[in-house]
Amino acid sequence: MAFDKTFATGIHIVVVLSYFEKLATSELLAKSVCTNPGLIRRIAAKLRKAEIIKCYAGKNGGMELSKAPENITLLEIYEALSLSPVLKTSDRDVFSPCYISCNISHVLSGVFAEGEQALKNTLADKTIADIKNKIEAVR
Amino acid sequence: MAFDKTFATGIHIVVVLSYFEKLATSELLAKSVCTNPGLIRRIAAKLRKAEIIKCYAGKNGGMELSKAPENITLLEIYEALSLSPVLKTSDRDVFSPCYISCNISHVLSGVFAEGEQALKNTLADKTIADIKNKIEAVR
DNA sequence: CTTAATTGTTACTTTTTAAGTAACAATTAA
DNA sequence: TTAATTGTTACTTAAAAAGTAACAATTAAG
Repeated sequence: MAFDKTFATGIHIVVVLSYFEKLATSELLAKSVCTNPGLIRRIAAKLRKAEIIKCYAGKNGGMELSKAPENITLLEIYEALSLSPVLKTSDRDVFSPCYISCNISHVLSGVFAEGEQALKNTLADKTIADIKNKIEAVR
Repeated sequence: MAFDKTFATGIHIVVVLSYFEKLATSELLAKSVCTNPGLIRRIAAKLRKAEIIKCYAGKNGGMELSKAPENITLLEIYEALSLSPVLKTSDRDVFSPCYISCNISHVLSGVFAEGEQALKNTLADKTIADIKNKIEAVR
């Protein structure tokens, strides 16, 4: 669908898990997120590889956080989901007689990386506990 | 194609124009960008509405900058192209029995807006003159 | 040991959006 | 009057995320 709700969905999953004492199933998470269990499990697989959550297969299985909400930053989740950079240089051909065409991609990569880093810095400042507090505040 | 080269392409157009003494046609710009004149004109229309460039129809027509490269920031171009926010909240339904589901979108909007602002701040710091200097440096 | 419930993973389809493309009216210079 | 250009629209194509379904592997419990 080319809209990229993945990051928001990943955060949603982690927040729901932070409210659970016990294991939550992909079925239950899918209810809260309003999607299907398959998508939850696909995203959960990445969170698991980044050691943000733990998943248990089998009867009475499910998922839980691997650490306290205070210790999970949005940046960790962002990185875990290996999202593509928010600003993208073009992948078009280069018009070799034009040195702007030849060099602009490389230059823009650097500039865009700075922007991406600024974005990541704000994400590094926010934890799941912060998100929970904000949710409680508007409750 | 859902990849969003628009911003990079817009910058590319402006940089090429900054090298021209006279008017550049969409035909010429399309060569440097490696795309077709129609796409150039579609993007140019937005740059024109933001008063970054001026366009002249008719024989011997073309495009030029409306101001010096030192006075055009990447943020202006970014805003001119009305790109969608880099971080997006979900547009899925809300599962009303779950207050996380009910409230998380609003909370994330605020957090994501902070990130977007940080990104924009880095773009506000960069002018087309800066980009030209970097291109010259690697030439 | 068998059954049931769960994750892990893959494959396929659908939807959305940017990009590619073409066409043509309007404009303007010569 | 002609030719070259932009402005704009409509249509098609391509790419990527999301939706969906299916099933093997795993595990708990009887």
